[in-house]
Amino acid sequence: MEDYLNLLNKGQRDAVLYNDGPSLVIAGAGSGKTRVLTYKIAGLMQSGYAPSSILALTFTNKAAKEMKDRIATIVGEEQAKRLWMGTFHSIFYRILRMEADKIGFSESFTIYDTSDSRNLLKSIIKGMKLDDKTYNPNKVHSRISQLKNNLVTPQSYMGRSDLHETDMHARMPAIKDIYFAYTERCLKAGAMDFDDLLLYTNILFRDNPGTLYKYQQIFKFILVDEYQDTNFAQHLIIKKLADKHHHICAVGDDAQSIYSFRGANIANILNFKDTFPECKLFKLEQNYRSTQNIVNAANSLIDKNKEQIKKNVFSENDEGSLIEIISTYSDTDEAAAVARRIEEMYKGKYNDFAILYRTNAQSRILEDQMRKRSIPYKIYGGLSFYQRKEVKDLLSYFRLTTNHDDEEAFKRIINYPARGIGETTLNKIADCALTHGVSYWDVISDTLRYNLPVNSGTALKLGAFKTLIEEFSQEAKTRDAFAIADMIVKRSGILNELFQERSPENMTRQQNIEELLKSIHEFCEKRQEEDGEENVLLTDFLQEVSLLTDQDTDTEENTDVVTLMTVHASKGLEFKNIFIVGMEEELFPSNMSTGSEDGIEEERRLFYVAITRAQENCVISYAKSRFRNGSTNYCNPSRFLKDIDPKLLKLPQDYMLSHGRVVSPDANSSRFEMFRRQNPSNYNLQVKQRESSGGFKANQPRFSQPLSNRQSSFKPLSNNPNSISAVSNTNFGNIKVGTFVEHEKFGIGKVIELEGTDGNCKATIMFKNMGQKKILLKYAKLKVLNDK
DNA sequence: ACTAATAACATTTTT
DNA sequence: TGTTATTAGT
Repeated sequence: MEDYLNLLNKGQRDAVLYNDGPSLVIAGAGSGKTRVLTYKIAGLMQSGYAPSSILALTFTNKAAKEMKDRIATIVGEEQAKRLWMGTFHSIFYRILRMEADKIGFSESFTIYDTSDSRNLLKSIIKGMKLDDKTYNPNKVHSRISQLKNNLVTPQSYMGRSDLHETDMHARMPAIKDIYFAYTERCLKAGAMDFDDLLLYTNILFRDNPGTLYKYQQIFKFILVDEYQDTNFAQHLIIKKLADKHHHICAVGDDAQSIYSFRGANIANILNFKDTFPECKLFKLEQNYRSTQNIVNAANSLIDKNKEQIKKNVFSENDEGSLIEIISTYSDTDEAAAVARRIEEMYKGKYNDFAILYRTNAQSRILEDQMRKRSIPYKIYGGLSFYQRKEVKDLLSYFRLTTNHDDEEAFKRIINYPARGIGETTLNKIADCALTHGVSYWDVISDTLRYNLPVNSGTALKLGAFKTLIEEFSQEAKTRDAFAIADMIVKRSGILNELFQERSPENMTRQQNIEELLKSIHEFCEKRQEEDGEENVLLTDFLQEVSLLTDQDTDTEENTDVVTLMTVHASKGLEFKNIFIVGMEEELFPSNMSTGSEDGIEEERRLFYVAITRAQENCVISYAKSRFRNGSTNYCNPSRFLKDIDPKLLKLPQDYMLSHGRVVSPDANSSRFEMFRRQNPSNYNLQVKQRESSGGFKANQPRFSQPLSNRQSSFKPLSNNPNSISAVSNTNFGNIKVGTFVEHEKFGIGKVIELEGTDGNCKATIMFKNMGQKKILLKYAKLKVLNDK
């Protein structure tokens, strides 16, 4: 263990060894920040700190897991797993559950994800009869999020005239009321959103000095990674917890602060020494990752920012090659040029390449070109596994099972799979719940007491649903998570629903459900082995999974593919060769950020992050025209290109650096391009035809995500076309009692009763998998099965 | 109650 | 352009 110090440079060593008081470690890009953190934690354990007395906070589960693994190799797994290591949200979720009674929640409270929050806000805004254009749910949500991050509760909102003013100015005077209602509804539903985890932690510590004291005692040493990305709520939690012993170490890089749109406050790191005046400052300035040219280019760029901690990042690696700039006429050309360049630079490993872009929308066009050249690739981001409909549906069952009051989960599954409880009924329940101030579940639990105006048939269906969920939760008390999950999938009807049709959509859904079940199984086994828990409960799994993102699921490491992702997603990663595409005004910097100097500086930091991902080569490209939001726009190269020392750039011929504008036509322009410029409207058609006949399917890489729109255009396969005759809407003659029919949704069934005639003929059909249903022949697309 | 059609809309997103 | 949410029609 002693010899690890030899693996560190002077700055790293000093940072690792100083443990007497607060310290701030400013770690430049690629300077071995993780190494310092891991050795520091390992060192603390060696010098007598129990692992359970160390709190280490990160921003991603992935970062936490990686660090834990690395520490485990030094001190052993037994010790490492006792550390309090995780994201802010997951650690304080754990604590909040243990202390739930002190803040008016039940210990089984659930987490609303972003879309849950938005749905709830939408229904509140609707309920208040406000215009959802002025009160755009997204805007309202980010406003509320901002308030929570700054620890403004609905109560404290009352006395803040400055906030009212802001709302008036934004022409949203009702924000206050919406915020109030939202908080109420979350409380009723026994749910917290992501921001609440931090807000309520602060409230817990504020109102319960004893509890705060307890955790101050527990956490004898606190470390925080990526401190530049903390918001005020997180900053204050840390401040409170460290208040007793001042054993705190914050690590970060102000130059890499790129999440201010989510409430991160760069001032937290810039003013850290004001919070802890006796704080020691360490700077890690040697970059081990990149060539000198890349480091110097990045330095010259970030130098243009005013707000920053002075530092001198340097590299002793090779000088390396210049930053290459590629200019093209169109976005399609750009993607093609990048793909071509990758092929040229390819030396046997696609893993060495990453393409970074500002917005996810840019990925598709790159994807097309990669397919064309049959370069294997993988896209990070897009819709996460946990946001897929079928996964969310199943998770909603879990949520409602563990917390009956969870309103958003309730709404999702009350009629999924279809059980004849439609919009009308749901609206009645919602009204009823609102007027009586109770949860949806309370209403259906006692429809008489709350005067729910439904007929006996509906009441019966509601009762059946209630019983179903209650059975699940009864079982969930004793049996393990996997058993319950398996039972829910089968008994809820989800499985039947998915096995109705053999459509490609359903196939992937089945796979996703299976994958989720598999992960539950693995989770249970892991917990059993690690903690010796006899029964891993569903609540345990939910606690884990509610805060998990796609990035956390293990990626097959031994696949050799080019990585495509947003710049944001690339933070913390490194690649031999980096391509940064779409380096244009309006796009990078984004036109949403150009309004303020702060916005521009953040975009510049974002570009800094992108460049510093590269170890050896960095290629930057821009197009002069780009298809965006349905129309072609002409664009200029990004202002940030001028911020890089021109000596470090290899510029295209047509780039006039002195003016920073495109003044001369591209010498390489093809005839096709000239044509396109004159006929921009015809261009798309041409491209489309070219691509659709291009046969990209043949070389489809194994690990790329299928393009969703293409996949959904496939038609479901019918089982045996020859044996089926379609029934026209006017003739039901061939349907009799005893006839076997196939319904699009419900599958195969036998007609057991017929009533009415012609236009409103109803059939009662016993379906194989779905049970008995009444079907209006006029609307149902039934197929009569002749043989059988 | 469900599907098809149309209108409206678009950053980044560790949790 | 692509997606998503509401609406109209069967």
